[in-house]
Amino acid sequence: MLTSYNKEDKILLALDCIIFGFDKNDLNILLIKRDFEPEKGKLSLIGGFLKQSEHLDEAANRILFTLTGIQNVYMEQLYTFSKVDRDPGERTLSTAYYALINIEEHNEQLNQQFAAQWYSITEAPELIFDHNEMVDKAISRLRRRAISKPIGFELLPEKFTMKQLQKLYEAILDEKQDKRNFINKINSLDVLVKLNEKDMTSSRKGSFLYQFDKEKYDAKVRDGFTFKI
Amino acid sequence: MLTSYNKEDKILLALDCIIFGFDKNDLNILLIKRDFEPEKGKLSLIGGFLKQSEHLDEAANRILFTLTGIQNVYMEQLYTFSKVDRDPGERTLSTAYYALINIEEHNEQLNQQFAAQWYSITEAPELIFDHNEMVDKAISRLRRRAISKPIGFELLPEKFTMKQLQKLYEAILDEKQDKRNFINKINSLDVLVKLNEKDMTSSRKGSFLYQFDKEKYDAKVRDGFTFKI
DNA sequence: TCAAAAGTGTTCACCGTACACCCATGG
DNA sequence: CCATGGGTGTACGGTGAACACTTTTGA
Repeated sequence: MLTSYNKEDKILLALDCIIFGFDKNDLNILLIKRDFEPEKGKLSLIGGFLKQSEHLDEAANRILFTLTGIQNVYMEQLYTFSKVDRDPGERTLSTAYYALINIEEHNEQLNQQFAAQWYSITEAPELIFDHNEMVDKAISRLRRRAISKPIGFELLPEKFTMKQLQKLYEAILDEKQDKRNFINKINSLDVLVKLNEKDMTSSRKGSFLYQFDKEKYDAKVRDGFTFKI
Repeated sequence: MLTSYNKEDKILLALDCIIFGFDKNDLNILLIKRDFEPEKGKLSLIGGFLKQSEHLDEAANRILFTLTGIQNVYMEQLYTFSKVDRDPGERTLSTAYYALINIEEHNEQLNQQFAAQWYSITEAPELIFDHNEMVDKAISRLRRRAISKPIGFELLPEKFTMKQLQKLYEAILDEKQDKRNFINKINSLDVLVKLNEKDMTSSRKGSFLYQFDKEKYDAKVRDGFTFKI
C-alpha cells in the first residue's frame, strides 16, 4: 500500500528529563549515576528511549515514573538535540523534557527506592553527553515561564508562606527580590488564598500559609488576565 | 562493543518547515501541493526526512534548499510533534522548524522552479496532518521572538522604510501600532541606520530608507542592552 | 524583655500611551 | 495649488523600584 517512505533512515530517539525541585533556598535537579556503558558511573539526567507507538509526552511520563516513581507532575517539552556524535555509543537524537516537582512529597521514595539524587543547580555538576546544555536550556525556559505562567507553585507544597514563594522566585530568577514589592505584586495578582493557618516552624510569630487558587486563576485568564511577575 | 541500545525502537523522523515571508501587508507562509500519497494534492508544509548522520539544523537547511532553492536564512527549531497517528502513512515524528525570509529576494526562483506558493496566514488554509498546529505554534513563537529579538528584519529587504517596518510588526503582532509611538520606540532602540536615500514609490515626498545595524546591536547587547518592542 | 522573623504604605522616577498638525513633492 | 503620504513632540497616568518601622511571641 504506502511505500513512499521506505528508503528513509530510522533513528533511535532518546528522551531526557530535567527534573527540578526546590529545597528551601536552592533550585535542584535530579540526577543519577549511570550504571551502563558508555560513560558508566558518570552523572546523567534521567532518560530512556521512545517506543514505536508512543507519544513523546507519554514516554516522558513513563520514563519519569519508571526511574523515580514520580507521576502526575508538570512536564513540558524543551528541545530536540541532534548533534551527530552527541552519544558516543550510537547515533541518537534526544528530546529533552523538563518537570517541576514538589520535593517534599517525593523525597522519601526517591532516596529509598532509586539511585536518583538531588544536586543544586548552583553547583553545576558535570554531566555526560550534551546534558549540561539541556540543563542550561531548561533553566532559561523555566525562567521565562515562571514569570508569565503560574508554574512556580508546582515546586512548592500545596500550602506555603510568602517567604517560601519569594525564596523560590529568587532561586529561579537568580536575583534577590524586595520583600514588600514582592508581596505587593503577588497580592495584586489576586490568585492566592490566604489560609487561617500559620507555619510556626520558622518564627515565634508564625507566618500565614497561602494556596494557589487554580479556579480563580483560570477564570481571570478567561477574562483577559495575564500572570506577570 | 556497545550493545546496550540494541533492543530499542528506531523511528522515522520527519522535519517540516514553516517558512514566513512578508508581503506589503500580510504575513505569508510557503506551502506546496503534496505530490505523493498519503494526502496527495492537499496543501502541506515543506518537509522531508532526517538522515542518519545529519544534525536537525542541517536537515532543515537541506530540505529548505532542495525544495525552494533558498539558503542562508534565519531558522529556528520549534517543537517535535509525536502524535502516534499524525501521519496515516507510517509512524513518524516530525520536528518543526520555522524560517524567516525576505520574499522579494526569493520570489522569482520560487515561482518558476518550484511548486511552492505563498498563502496569507489570515486565510488559514487547511493543511495535512498536524501542520496547522505547527503553523499556530510557529506564529506564537514568532510573536514572542519578534518583540524581544531583532529578527523581524529578516523578513524585510535590506533597506526598508519605517512604514514597512510598522506594517510588518502590525502583521506579526496582529494589532495596529500608533505611528508616532512606533517610530519613537524604534528610534530609542538606536539600532537602525538612517540612509541618505529615499523610497519614492509610495509617495511624492518619498520616505527615508533604514538599515538594521547588526554590529551596533551586538555591541549594545554585550553592554547589557535588550531589544524590546 | 529581648531576639527574630512577619507584616505593612508611600513616594518618586520613568515608561507607555494617547493624540494632531505641518512638511514636501509631483502632478 | 492641492492631494497624498511623511514626519514630528508633549502631556498624563500607571507601573515598577526604593525604602524602614511596628508587631508578635516564645524563650
